[in-house]
Amino acid sequence: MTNKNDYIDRRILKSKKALKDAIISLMQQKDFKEVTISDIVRLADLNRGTFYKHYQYKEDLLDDIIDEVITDLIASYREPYQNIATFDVSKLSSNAIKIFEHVHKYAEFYKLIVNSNVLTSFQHKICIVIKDLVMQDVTGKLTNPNINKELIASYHSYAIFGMMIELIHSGFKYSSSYMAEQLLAIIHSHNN
Amino acid sequence: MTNKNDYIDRRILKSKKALKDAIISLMQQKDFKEVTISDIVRLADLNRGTFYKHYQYKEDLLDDIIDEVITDLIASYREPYQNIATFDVSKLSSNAIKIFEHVHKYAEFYKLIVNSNVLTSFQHKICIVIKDLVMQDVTGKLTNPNINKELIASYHSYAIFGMMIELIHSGFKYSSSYMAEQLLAIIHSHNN
DNA sequence: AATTGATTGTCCATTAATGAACAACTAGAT
DNA sequence: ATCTAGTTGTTCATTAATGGACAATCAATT
Repeated sequence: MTNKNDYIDRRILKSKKALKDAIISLMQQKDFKEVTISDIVRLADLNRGTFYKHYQYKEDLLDDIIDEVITDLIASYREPYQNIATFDVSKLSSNAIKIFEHVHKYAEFYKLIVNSNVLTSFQHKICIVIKDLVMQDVTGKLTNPNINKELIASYHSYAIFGMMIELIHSGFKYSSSYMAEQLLAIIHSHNN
Repeated sequence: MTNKNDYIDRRILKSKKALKDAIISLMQQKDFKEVTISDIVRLADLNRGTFYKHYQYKEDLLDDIIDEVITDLIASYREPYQNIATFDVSKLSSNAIKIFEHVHKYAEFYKLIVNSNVLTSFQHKICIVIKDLVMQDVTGKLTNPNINKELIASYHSYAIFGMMIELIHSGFKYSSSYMAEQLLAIIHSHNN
């Protein structure tokens, strides 16, 4: 299905990464609309033509970042389930939970969206994505038929999002494994 | 004197930096002779041909790093004197002292040489370079003619080197400005 | 002794990034 | 109102890095 040559050249990945890092760094210093493309390529240490080869506006670059983060968020949430049949977070070991590693990985971006007022829309997007993921868990295993799936999905997804926010506000002083342990401890204290 | 086109293409600088970072990182994990070129380019995320375009052996890469560090060390030591006539460390303000920023800048490299037994020769090289720099200070200003210049140069250079070692052993928990303040405080407590 | 898997050094055609130039536009300072 | 310095979008020839191939070498396994 996918093309035989559907890998992406490393140079492209490196250039895009440099541009992404640069715009995130600049947005921590000043407002998005004040960040110029010349600023971005200057910090990214790239020729301006390289920017235009990949993007047209700053907005495209930002969209690309958001896409990447969401893709990685979904992958990180799903990764532990790859080789097992169950679909129950509480059954996972704490070191199998990868979502907080994802938050660490994109620490600069998350710091940005939590503080910034530009990307409040993305915060909702995050919540929706997590909720969808949790929904698939819930639909997979039918525990108590009296429980509203939407409600429990919302409950868990916002709980996870809340922990993410706490992690970010703390300045990332908690390790991913600690966060995962805490998540499990909290869940088990409810369910046992 | 220098060629009109004597700048270096950014791509070369980036590739070399990636190779340098990679070999330093690998040498923190295993012995130098066990680090393969494939290891280096794998971590540096570069094609193997790129390594061979710039270097022939691993040793060349290591030599290049050492050259760069020493060049930066000298520049960092001299920078404060650029626009002033005096040549007396004790006359500088603490925030003018740049040498500890240099150590921070090459933190990974310094951690490596302090621990590793491969690069003990480089430790001597560092001392000699610093001593030469201090010597120029001492020759510039003739304070007490009874004082042996070689001796005072050795004294100060090893003192600075000692502080660098202490900074590295501490895991870089002291800021550059703090280090500089301490250096000045120590000097002044002797001279006043 | 034969085999497997990895590294090494070298090659090449293709592609991405580069520096430099350009005219057009903008914002601030004089 | 003019001047200055900067950004923008685009173009182009040149250069660096790429992926992929190759035979040769080496170490550990069988």
